[in-house]
Amino acid sequence: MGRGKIAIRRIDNSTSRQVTFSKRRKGLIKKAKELAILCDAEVGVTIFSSTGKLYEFANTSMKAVIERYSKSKEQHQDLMNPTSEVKFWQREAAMLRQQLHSLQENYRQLMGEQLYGLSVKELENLENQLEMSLNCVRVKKGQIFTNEIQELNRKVYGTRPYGGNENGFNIRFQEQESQSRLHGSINLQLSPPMHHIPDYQIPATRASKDK
Amino acid sequence: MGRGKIAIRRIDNSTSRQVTFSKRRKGLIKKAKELAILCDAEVGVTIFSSTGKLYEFANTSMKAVIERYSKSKEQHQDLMNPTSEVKFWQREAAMLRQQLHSLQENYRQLMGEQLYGLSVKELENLENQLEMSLNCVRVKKGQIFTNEIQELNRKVYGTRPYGGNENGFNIRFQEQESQSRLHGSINLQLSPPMHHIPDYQIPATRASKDK
DNA sequence: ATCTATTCATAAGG
DNA sequence: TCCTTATGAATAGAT
Repeated sequence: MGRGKIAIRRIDNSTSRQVTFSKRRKGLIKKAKELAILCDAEVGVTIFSSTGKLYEFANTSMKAVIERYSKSKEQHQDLMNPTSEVKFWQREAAMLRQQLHSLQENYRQLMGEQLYGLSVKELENLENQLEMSLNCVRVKKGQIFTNEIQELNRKVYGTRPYGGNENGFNIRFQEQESQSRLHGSINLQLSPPMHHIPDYQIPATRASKDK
Repeated sequence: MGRGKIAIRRIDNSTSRQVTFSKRRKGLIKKAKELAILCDAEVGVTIFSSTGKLYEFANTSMKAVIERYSKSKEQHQDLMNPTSEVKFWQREAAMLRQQLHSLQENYRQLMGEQLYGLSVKELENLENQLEMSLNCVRVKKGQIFTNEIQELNRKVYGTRPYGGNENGFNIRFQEQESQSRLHGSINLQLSPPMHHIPDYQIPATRASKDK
């Protein structure tokens, strides 16, 4: 629905992801309201944005919904005594650490490191993936050049779209920066650093460099 | 939407109320799924029909959603018991989540995704890194081939190190596997799915995977 | 459950 | 964020 169809996968562009999030969140909550009214149901909707912000709807109250849910599931006993809360967060950390571990392994392989132990087939898959990535990057760069050229031509020749030079691949970029940005930017710590924890509050913070 | 518009009020006829409930419940959950995927959000939907039957959706798990919801509310009210251990693990999780996020962003770029917004210089750095990776992978593959050839030669010609064919690059591998191993193996969930957490102890563990 | 005429939601673009 | 518009989706009513 819209000027075009979109595939249901994570939206890369953070701005349009934000816009879509606002629109669809509103839409979802509207639908939830209508369902509750039309069909006399009790409905609760909880949404955490990728930045950790909470949005909610409940035609009765979220507390009521959660209590009814818990009763329905017969697991309202251990809703957070201090011991189980510690356990919860320990598991949370363990799980995140595992995800990090696994992602890091794949990441290193994409960086051409830690290739020991891979089979030929795995190496070939990796090779194919890297070639595809490279292609994407080059296409993207080409797009930027082409756009810049068109922009320049437009400025020089007025609004004529294709004056003189039709693409920018002959332009030489003089900038040099030997260190890859990918090398310096990540500083992983997989172990629990019981000390020196940065002052970082969980919710209401942006979870990534997006935005 | 349909053969006619209906007012948003309780549907009197119980049959059509039931029918509408089924249709709209399905629609709501579909939308919730899409929101979660498109916008990288954690979404929970709880629905009790007028007859008391429970329907639910959560992209992570309802338990995780409820617990995160409760945390979110507690912090707002500052009713949290200053149990420092809980705070510690919350921070730990937050920090890990951040690392995961940051790593994930770089990972996606290495996969040729999420290139929007990168400068030409950044794209070129990425391109160089990918070329270096590709080179490493190819060298590694070449080593494996060479080793295999030497092994074969050794078997055929005894211990003579360089018989007939001196390298293996003419050998064709027939194996095909269209899906990259990198695609299937990672299943990131940035929010806590309380289910199926492998038994993984946290402290007193190796400080990092680097041994 | 299936069909289809309508209305609705929303993607893209200011 | 809000407005506009073209288009694909959801769904009301009928079968």
